[in-house]
Amino acid sequence: MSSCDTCVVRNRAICSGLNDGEIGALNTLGRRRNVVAGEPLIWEDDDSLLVANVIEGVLKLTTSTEDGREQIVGVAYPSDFIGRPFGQTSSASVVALTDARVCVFSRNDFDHFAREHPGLEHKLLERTLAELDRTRSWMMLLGRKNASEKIATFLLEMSDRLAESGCAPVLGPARRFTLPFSRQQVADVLGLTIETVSRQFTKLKNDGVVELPSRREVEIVDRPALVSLAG
Amino acid sequence: MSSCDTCVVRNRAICSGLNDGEIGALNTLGRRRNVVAGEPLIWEDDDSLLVANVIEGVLKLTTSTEDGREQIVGVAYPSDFIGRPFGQTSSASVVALTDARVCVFSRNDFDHFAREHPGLEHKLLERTLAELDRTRSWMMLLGRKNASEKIATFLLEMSDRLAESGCAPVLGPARRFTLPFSRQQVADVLGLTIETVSRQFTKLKNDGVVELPSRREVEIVDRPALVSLAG
DNA sequence: TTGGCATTTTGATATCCGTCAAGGCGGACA
DNA sequence: TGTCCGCCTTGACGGATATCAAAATGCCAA
Repeated sequence: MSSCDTCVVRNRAICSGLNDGEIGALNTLGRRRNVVAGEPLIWEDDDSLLVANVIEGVLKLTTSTEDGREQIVGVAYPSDFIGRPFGQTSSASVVALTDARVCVFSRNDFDHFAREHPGLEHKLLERTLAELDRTRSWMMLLGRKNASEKIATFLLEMSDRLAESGCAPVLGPARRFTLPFSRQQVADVLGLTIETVSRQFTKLKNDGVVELPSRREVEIVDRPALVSLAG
Repeated sequence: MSSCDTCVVRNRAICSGLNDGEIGALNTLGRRRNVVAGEPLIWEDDDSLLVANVIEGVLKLTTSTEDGREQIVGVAYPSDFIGRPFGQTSSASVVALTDARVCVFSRNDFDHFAREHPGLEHKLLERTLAELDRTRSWMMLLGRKNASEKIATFLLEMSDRLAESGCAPVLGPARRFTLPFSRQQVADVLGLTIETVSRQFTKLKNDGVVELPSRREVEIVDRPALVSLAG
């Protein structure tokens, strides 16, 4: 029995474009791997050697300047695909934010398999197009929104994204959730400094818009206010 | 004879994934359309009704906030693909910056045709992955670079992109080129104001890094300096 | 050539956010 | 329970860029 049979993202990941026989073939190419929080999986500008499906956990995609500035350019959740197929190098580093489990393939193996299985390529295409949409809307945030709009938008997005992974039948955005990000990482997502992020969090708390039970936990008290602030 | 036979982007656009017979079939679905500078082709948040290949000219992809702030999230050159296949709505508006010629398809027709022609989907996938890479590197610019780094990076990118479309055998980045953007549009690409863009251009000119023969023309005098400024 | 108008440039001022610095909080571990 | 250390918060300040305003430029049409 292939491990895909019991995979929790079997029907949400790009693998859903394959039938049972094909899944079996793909299964022989991939292997499960655990990644602990903080551990890198892919390095920016390195030869693109592997690609993967995220089974469990959250990972960040980042680009950096030579002088050490960092920008988080994407966040991968369970069922997301990471890595750069059909290309020689990866344009972003991938690092686990939480302990994570992924299903990795050598890029070469994956590329060949994908070219022979249009259903898989189609799923990957749909996913890539959706990711491009999300990325473009994030450009709006980075280029044109101020700090409080950025924070409000970010909290609403987290509330949506972290709810999706729940197994319960569509329960809408989460009212309360645990951030997979440190304050510095929130800053790296939003193109701000850690101090500005901290001040904005404090302001939202003082204004009664959110509660912050602990450093990583957020409870949205006044969602309409947050939506209005997001612009 | 199909109009594809004489198409100048036949071998660079996603159509290069098709053989002559397939091209003929696709040709019956599409039609040429001229778009004058400033004319919109696709509206943000509207039903995604059409997709297209760019044959000639330059178009901008933009997102806007309700209060009128605009961010240019992409630029389409000849052979690029525009529109949102396999989705109900488009996340960006598309407007011609110069007079342009495009090859348009109804999204439905295109979706069906693409699903039956894996070679086409593969080309579209490669293109979308490359665009995602470019978009992510632009996020770094928007989130973490200052005004002079943004302008320098922008000029170098323009120099590369505008050279590619030349027919001459690989001549490298253009030393001199005509911007398809107004100052305001440059600002909308970089997440700056028009005044800041203008001041940065003036500074580069005064420092002998570029010459600005007219509002739209740029000549790169000291490329190494520009590369260094780009960070 | 001239006039008119949009675009761009330049200048003065304001403000948001970054920088620098110190202190506080909380989790991990003994 | 206490201590340590990393992360976070808070404060003071400065600077880069936005904003507001006006002048200059260049392009087009008459």
